[in-house]
Formats: sequence, C-alpha cells, structure tokens
Amino acid sequence: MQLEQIKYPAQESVALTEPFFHMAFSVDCVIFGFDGNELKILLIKRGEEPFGGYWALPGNLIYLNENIHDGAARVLRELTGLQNVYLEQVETFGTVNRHPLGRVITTAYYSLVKIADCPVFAQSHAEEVSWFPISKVSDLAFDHLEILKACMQKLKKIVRGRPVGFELLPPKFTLSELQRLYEAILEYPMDKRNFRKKILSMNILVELEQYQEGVAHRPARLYKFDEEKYKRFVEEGFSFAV
Amino acid sequence: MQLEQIKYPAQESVALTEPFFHMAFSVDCVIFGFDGNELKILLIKRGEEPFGGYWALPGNLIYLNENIHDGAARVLRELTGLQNVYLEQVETFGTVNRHPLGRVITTAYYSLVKIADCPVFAQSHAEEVSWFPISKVSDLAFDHLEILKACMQKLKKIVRGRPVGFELLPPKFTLSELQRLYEAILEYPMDKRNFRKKILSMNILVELEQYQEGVAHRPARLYKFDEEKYKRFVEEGFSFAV
DNA sequence: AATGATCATGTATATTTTACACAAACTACC
DNA sequence: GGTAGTTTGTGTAAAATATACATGATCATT
Repeated sequence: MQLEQIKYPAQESVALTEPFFHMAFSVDCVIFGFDGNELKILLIKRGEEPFGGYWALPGNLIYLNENIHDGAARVLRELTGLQNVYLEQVETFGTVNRHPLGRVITTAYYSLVKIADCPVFAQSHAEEVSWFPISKVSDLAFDHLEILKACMQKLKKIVRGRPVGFELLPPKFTLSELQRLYEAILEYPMDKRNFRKKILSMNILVELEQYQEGVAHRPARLYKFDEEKYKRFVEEGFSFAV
Repeated sequence: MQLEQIKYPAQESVALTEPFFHMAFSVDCVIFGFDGNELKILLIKRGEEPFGGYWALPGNLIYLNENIHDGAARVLRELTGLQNVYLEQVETFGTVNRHPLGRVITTAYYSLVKIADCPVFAQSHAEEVSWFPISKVSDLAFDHLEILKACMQKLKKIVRGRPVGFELLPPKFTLSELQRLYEAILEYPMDKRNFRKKILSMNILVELEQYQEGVAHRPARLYKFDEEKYKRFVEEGFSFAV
C-alpha cells in the first residue's frame, strides 16, 4: 500500500468531530464472468490478516483522498490486474462488527467481463486469483458471501431491464451461447424459439456470414452485437410504462 | 449527540490501520410525501455549521457502534421526530471533498410517508423542518441536491417494478388521486381508463361503498388498499420474465 | 451409411397494450 | 329552480406481445 499518498483533510472543528473520525471505508468488487456455460466470479485468496488464507472478494480500504469509485478501480487493479472495467455501485454494508480491525464500512461494486480477455494475476495482499463458478462459492472472508448474494440479485434485476451479453461474451457468439448466459443469470430455462424471437426483435444483434467450426453437429451461425444500438439500449433501458 | 455512547472497537493492528481510520460516515434521508397533487420532500434548515442556515436533507454522522441502517432511523427521528418509517438504501456518495470538516462518506436512504400522518418537529441541529414540493427545491447543503436527484430516479424505477401508494396516500382515496400520484412520480400524464384497468387488474384495491363528499362535481368512489395483497406484490415485485 | 448431437425455423392462441368519447352526478351561481 | 362548470365512470376495437409447441437440416464420429 502506498501510505505516502495519504493526505489528511483539514479538520476545522476538531473538538466536535473528534469522536467521529475513526472509521475506515473499503470497497469490494464482484466481478462476473461467463465461460460459455456457467456464471463465474473472480475471487482472491487473502495473504494477510484478517481472514488470511480465506477466499474473498477483491477489496481493500480506500485512501482519505480518494473517491470511492476511483478506489474501487484501483483496488481491483492492484489485487487482480484487472483494468478498465465498468464498475457500478450496488450496495453499502455497514454492520458494526463486520470487520475485526475496527469500524469498516464497505461499498460493493459489480462488473461484467469477458474471462478470456481479462488475464488476471495476484498482487498486493492477494496470494491467488481465480474464477469460481457461482454455484460452488460457499465460504468467504468477512460478510462477502452476503455481498455476493446481493450482487446476484442485482444482476438478475438488471438483466430484466436491459440487454446483457456484450460485456460477458466473446465478440462472436451463437444464439445458444447467449441463451445459456441468460439462463445462467436468471436460473431458469427458456424456450429456444421464443428467446430468439425476442432477442432478435431488439435489433441489437448483427447476423454474420460465419459459422461454428469443428463441432460434432450442425454448426451454429455466429452473431455479434451492434455496439451502437446495444449501448443506446443499455442507457435507455427497456421502457416499462404504467 | 450522545457522545458517551461511543465505544471504540479494538484495533489489533494499529500500525497498519492507523492511517486509514480517520473517516466519518453519515446518512442522509430522502423522505417523499404526497399532498394529493404534488410530490414533496422533507427538509431541515440547518442550525449548525457547516452550511448553517441552509436547507438540507435530514442527515448526520453515525456512531462507531451503530449499524448504518439503525443510524438512518435514529438520525431521522432526532432531527424531525419521524419514526417507524420504512427506510431503504439507495446509494453511497463518496467524493473526497463533499464535506468541509473532513472525509465523510454518506449513504442515502429513502422512504415514502403520508404527510398527514407524520407530524414533524425540528430538533437537534434542525432549526426548522418543512415539506417542499420537489419542483421547487434548488439549493441544498453539501451535495444533497445530487443525492435528491438520485433518489428521484430510484423512485421512478421502483414505481415501474411494484405498486406504490399505500405508503403515500391516506387510507381511503379515489382512483384519480392514485393516478395523480403516479403522474407526479413519473412526470408524465396517463390515460384515465387504461390506468384504472391496469391498477384494478392487480387486485390490490378494495372498492368501498363510500364516496367523496362536498365536492363541486360528481363525487368519486373511494378505495383502500388490500394490505395483504399489496405487501405480497411489493415483496415479489412484478415478474418481468425474458 | 447409420448414429448422435445441436441448429434453425413458424404458427395458432392467448394476453396485454393502446387509443379514444360521452353520459352521469354533484356544487355554485344566477 | 335552472343552467354552467367540473370531475367521474365506463367499453371496445385494433395492434402488439407472449406463449406453447415439433421437425427436418447439418455436421462429426463410428
């Protein structure tokens, strides 16, 4: 940690504020990926106390002179090497005793990334970094399991309000892959024909003149996202009017 | 403030954590009400520096030994007398210089209340408490205007995913009042017949054998919410399947 | 050449959404 | 007591969307 970076803000009214300024603030990142079949999450193995040896969300304390969003990006980069990912705030967890070293309130951020495009490597207090299938994550440091569950819920909500996939799939993909992604997130099976109808009617996909190769069955057509249209869709969301 | 309540948590690793534990944490409450025509928000006039004399969201620092959600309820009660309201977390704001006294990160909570049922009175560092029409709020202490806008967006989203009204309307109300509430939140007009069809099809309303009295036009039938069904609807949300 | 796997595709039905206009019931005022 | 002014309450047709469902096509493997 770069302790020399820290600058203390001016405290004009020490007498009044003295008893309050003894908290720390952290960020924890929930990074979702998709390997074509399963939804996965990026975890680190902690090399430091507390919870040394435990698997945990990539997270750390932020500096006094650092915005929390910037802090989330920095912490993620320092621990896993991941950069330039779009982080979105999910929820803040502030139970009194959630951290053994003192009062630490944490804000969870989530992101969706393509596993293949994101080489990760352990750094700082991360001893290891690895992708885990969501279904197999059971024991995490701190209250990170609770945080993970909250982010899963958030992801399920998000996927109902805007398209998902550009962030998680390779540049070219089949419709079945996209459907498997939706099924992995929402955790229920969907009808193939209806799924295709729906996703194609959004007009965010471009049909390519390319097909899968080397598969032991009829090869599927490849698609890519129309980046422009996709982004507009994400920004505006589906418009659910009452 | 009850400073004597504060207990410092044990700090096992002072050398390492020392530079970090110098932040404070606050909560700010965005309390929405509805007077039959306009969406309103509860503000306090600050009687203390910083931002003395400014109108602000009811908010304050939380104690070291206090959960943030409990803190939100306490702060709201101490400043405005409001109690037993359902507070929901919205977003955390952590810009470095948002508070002049030092590094203070704040979490916004929102709630919906019936103005008539909630007598409010200024206490603690609140010099005055008052309801303001959303449209007339322009200048607030700290970054509270930004926080308010974020909560407005949240409210708009919420209203699309679950019914609203039980928390904001008197026990008996007309369908036009309910529609005006929706229009105030979503900021666009709706078709009367279609609105009625939709809201009645949810089966959360009970038609009463009572009518408005003393109005200079045909009196409207009164309705109330079916509390059981309403709650189930709120918990489950509308089910938007893909 | 047969097997096994996945891909691609259409239709009929039910449900939901949208757009739209006029008589009824009350008060206030003359 | 009649008229003007205001808001309530109601239905339908057309369009869009959602759902349920089965079969031949194309590749690798043997």
